Amino acid sequence: MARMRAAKDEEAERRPSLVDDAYAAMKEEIRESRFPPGYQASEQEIALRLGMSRTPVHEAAIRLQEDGLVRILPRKGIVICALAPADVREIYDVVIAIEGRAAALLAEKPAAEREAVAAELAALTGAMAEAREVGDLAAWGHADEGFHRTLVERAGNGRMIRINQAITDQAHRARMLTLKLRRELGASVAEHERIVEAIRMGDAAMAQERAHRHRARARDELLPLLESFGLRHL
Amino acid sequence: MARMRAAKDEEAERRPSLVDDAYAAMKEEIRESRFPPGYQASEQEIALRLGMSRTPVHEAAIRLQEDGLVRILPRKGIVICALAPADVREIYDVVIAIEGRAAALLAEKPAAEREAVAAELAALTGAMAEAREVGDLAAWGHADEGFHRTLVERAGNGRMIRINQAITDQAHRARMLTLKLRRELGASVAEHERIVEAIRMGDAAMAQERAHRHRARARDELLPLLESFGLRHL
DNA sequence: GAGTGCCAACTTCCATGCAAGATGGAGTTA
DNA sequence: TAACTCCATCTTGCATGGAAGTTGGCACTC
Repeated sequence: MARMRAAKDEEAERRPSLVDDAYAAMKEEIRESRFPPGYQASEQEIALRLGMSRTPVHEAAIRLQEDGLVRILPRKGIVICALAPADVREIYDVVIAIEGRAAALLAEKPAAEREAVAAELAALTGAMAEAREVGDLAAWGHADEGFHRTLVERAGNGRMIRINQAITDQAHRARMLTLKLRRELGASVAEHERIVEAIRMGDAAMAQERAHRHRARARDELLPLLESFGLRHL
Repeated sequence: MARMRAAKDEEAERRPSLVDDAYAAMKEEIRESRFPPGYQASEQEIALRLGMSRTPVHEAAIRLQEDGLVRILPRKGIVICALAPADVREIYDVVIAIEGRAAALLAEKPAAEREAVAAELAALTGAMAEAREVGDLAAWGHADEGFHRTLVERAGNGRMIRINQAITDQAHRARMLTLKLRRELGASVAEHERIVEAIRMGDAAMAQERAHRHRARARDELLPLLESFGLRHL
């Protein structure tokens, strides 16, 4: 009878603790700018709002600090990290490194697997093109995000997935902002198609190069915009 | 008078808290395999050993879990993460991504800066060659580690440096083990020289490619060794 | 002997208390 | 008015206790 829970023993799916709740809630508030960047909150205040004591909030803050989303100032409070253009540049370089390698790894997989992933990525690219046709910016952003996440996740490297998740979370606010500024939605669709093509052909070097160029192009278009807007942070 | 501490206000250099102490101590014990992989420790026991209460140990454990060095099993304890060959492979892929990008970034810097970094890296490569001549394996490992760390640090991307630090910490035990198994010390020296040459020439694509190949070659030599030894973990 | 249930011991989770560092403003002095 | 000191108040760092989950082994049954 106890055999029925064999999977649980290995996979350890546990119900979330208060710390997990606090972590998720705070992350969500930061993502949605309910806690604006630069805002300094006290653990007590957050604990009160979430209906728990300071301890789980404090421990969640440690994890968020490790993720680079907040900074804990000893005996002063928690500040939400702001994103300067220099930070966005750093983030882009990490993404270029990770996605480039992920694309190469995908291209090195056996043909059948490659084809399955390529189909999945092509579907997301198709959704982007469609969203662009009808002018649905939110749908475009969703599909674009899905494409990039899938690219990394299907490479099957847990550590890369984790790094990608953390860096994507950091960039989320900037992404929301820049989504509205974009003028080159068509270019992204075309570049995605070329990345998928390289993966499908099994050309790792080309896949990496194209993923790299795609992100570098986006960076070179967005960073001047951010700087011209004089955005010191967010 | 208060002006004297102006630097401190910005730079926030604080004396380490007990949490920092616990974090450093536990990390060190893991690195040196004093806590062997798979070992399950209780927070109480560690707290006792470090002469503090459970709280700072618990918070340090959260950070170590975020770093991927331990896993916290709810209501069971802290287990030291073991490294399977699959993990080593994952780590190599991350390193390939990060160091490849770092090498490219270095090659894109202005000539003067490039030259300074190249000189620094060349010196470390020289130290490796020298250590190899006299058969000093520890010195060789030290210089090699310095080369790879410098490669990433001089690229000047704080997030990359952080990722590299975390992943290097994870790999430390495996590195210590495989250092003794290595037969190809000369190949590494030659490959390092060629990476430095590409940086010096300002050829980003070549620098990335050479950094990539260097790590891929090392991986392909070490992984079969690990697997043939039947090392399921460490 | 094999299987089952139960309990005592051990573990973390979380709340809370106390101490100490940081801060901002009132009051003092020149 | 400008600058300085002091203190009330706010903040977290850390210790500790109670609650609840987990485990391993002992006794009991068949």
